[in-house]
Amino acid sequence: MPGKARTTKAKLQSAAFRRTRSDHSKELAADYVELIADIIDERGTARGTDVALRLGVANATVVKMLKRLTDMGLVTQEPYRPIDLTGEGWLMAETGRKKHQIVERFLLALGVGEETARIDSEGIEHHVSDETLKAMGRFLARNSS
Amino acid sequence: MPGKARTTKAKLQSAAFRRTRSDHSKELAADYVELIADIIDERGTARGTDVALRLGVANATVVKMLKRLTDMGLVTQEPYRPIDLTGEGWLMAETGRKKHQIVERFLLALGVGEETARIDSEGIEHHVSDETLKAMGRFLARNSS
DNA sequence: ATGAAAGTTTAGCCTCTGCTAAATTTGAAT
DNA sequence: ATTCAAATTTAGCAGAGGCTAAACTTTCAT
Repeated sequence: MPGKARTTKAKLQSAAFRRTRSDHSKELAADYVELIADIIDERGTARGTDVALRLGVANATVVKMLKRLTDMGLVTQEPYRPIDLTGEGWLMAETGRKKHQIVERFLLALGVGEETARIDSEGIEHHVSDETLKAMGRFLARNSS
Repeated sequence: MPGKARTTKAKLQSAAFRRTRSDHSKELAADYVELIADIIDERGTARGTDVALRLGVANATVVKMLKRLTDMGLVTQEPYRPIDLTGEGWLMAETGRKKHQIVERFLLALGVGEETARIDSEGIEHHVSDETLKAMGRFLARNSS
């Protein structure tokens, strides 16, 4: 029954693509939140300008995004004040950092150069499932003396 | 000079983020083109409906996207006719397939399950540089008997 | 204490990628 | 040959994520 097989394949495949698409918005949120956490840790306080500068984006874009992040319960802000993360925001940042670190160290262990590891891990990070992350962790355990 | 250091760091980082962002549109184009190639190989001809079904997207969305892909010189189409790839389109599809295959086989070799390997490779594929791809290739050469 | 610089916000615009509903075309069965 | 179902296209909408320019706060020096 080729029709049935076709449908099944399509369903499987579309699920994967759908996941990839839905990842994209979460990805951006995670990037913002992680970056804000980094900035707060570095200088005690995060201003919109810092975020805009590091993300390579206009101030207005950051403002708009922060509104969305506020709605998602990840950041808090009062007008004209620096940005703060909620508990959930910190949690997300922490999770992201761990993930990022594993992926980056994994690429290095695989023999990839520092610069490339840094760049690629940024892109790959958000598409790695827990299962794959675990496999990378095992590899690191085996291959780091 | 902390100000200088800050600026440098911001520039490096923003470049990475900018790359990630600009990747997204290319990514989608690549997904469409690869999928069209697969469908043509499988059934000789690719219709918009097949693409929509497998991508998990509405027909109208496919139509609109095909227009963009046509402008990019990747596909050709006459109204109400099946979709064709240009030479450039086939080239992109072939490149993507090879990349995809390496990433997927790499994940499998790393000990990731089939289902996860399929899904994660779909997401990761577009964020892997040539250098990382080569490193994955080396790993495969070492670890497949 | 005030005025300029730095930072933030608003307003209004754009493109991309999606959607539904309605029109149109094609192709196949009667 | 006609009709009808399936496929395609058009029209119009939405939301995310960008931008610039202009308005508005805050902060800091003088």
